[in-house]
Amino acid sequence: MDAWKEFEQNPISHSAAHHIVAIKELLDEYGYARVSDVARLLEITRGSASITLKGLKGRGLVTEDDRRFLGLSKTGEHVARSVIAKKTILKKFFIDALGVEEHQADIDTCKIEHLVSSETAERVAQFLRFLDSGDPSSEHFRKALAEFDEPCSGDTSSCPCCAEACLVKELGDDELGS
Amino acid sequence: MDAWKEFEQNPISHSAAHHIVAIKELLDEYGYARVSDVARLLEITRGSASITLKGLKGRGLVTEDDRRFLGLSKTGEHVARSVIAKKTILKKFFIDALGVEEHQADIDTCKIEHLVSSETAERVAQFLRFLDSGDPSSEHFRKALAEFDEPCSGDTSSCPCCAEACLVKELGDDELGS
DNA sequence: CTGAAGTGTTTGGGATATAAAACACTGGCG
DNA sequence: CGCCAGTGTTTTATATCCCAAACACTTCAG
Repeated sequence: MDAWKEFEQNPISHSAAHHIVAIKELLDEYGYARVSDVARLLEITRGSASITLKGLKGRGLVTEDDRRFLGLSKTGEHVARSVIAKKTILKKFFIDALGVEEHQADIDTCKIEHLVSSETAERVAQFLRFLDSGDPSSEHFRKALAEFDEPCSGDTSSCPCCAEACLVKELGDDELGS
Repeated sequence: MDAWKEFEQNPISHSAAHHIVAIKELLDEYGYARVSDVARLLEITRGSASITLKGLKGRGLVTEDDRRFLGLSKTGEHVARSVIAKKTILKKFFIDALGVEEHQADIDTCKIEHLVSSETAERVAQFLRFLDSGDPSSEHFRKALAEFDEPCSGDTSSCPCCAEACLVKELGDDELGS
């Protein structure tokens, strides 16, 4: 009677999320998805894709018909839509609200899309809805933010960028992996 | 003459980032950090911590004195400060700007703190500085955002929350792992 | 039909991340 | 002094993720 424990914890890894989203994108774009197509899209070998997809099939997220065409189960479809929605929301937020350059926004979004909680994603979406609502205060805000270019004061007590100290200046491009 | 390649790519994994930050926190709080202390803080076994830290010592991020007390090299210190700054900025952003509940903000922050680029983190910090700047438009914005409670319209063409469709509604709490 | 191209799987290997357990060292208490 | 708790390492094992390479199967052009 402890089956719910294993069932409840359905952690989808970064890799699994990408495989599932790849299948959805292939289905939407070409109408079919095979192991090789997923591998090509993700730029990994067929062998790797085969093994990962075997696991996803075993977990009931990915389906396969008699001609080896892949599909998504109801759960898999849900995961795909969830991840894609988060990706879309975050990218829009980075670019439209924060003014991050598109390429960098893509990189950041890809890394965190499957990690952000639904609650937080919905908050970001709410934020974007407000920004686009046409409410005068959001318009003013947009303009003022775009013009605002004050660097961090460096004063620990007043610097709002972080509580510890003005550490932002030290943020190098020490790209932290995975 | 290709040494720069291996040298240039210094990807710090999620795990490595946590180990390094743990050392910094222990040093700040207790004045020393040993393998066991790190393991306790991260709630992993001494064995696991020992092996991970061996790797970090080998990569020149973590130091160890003759009495087995751990420290951080200049690079390690830099990584620690960078990750902590990102963590601080993101958490503040989630809570102050988005209104995410603190516990959830902690979870989300922990997952993405080491993944967000310096560029994006700095943009978020800039955003926070503006919010706290006292600029009237930011004050108005704050208030209006707090009161704004319009759900997603569900209309694909006008819904700002995502370009594809109003997928946010489908965001379940299917916690995606790692 | 035959061979080449494409597809899917398996095998063997490497890397990371973690645990459990066994082992060795250290330091203090009685 | 001797023992035990605490500490650090190594070994053995699991799990994910990936690649390269070999193998088997299918399909299609000629």
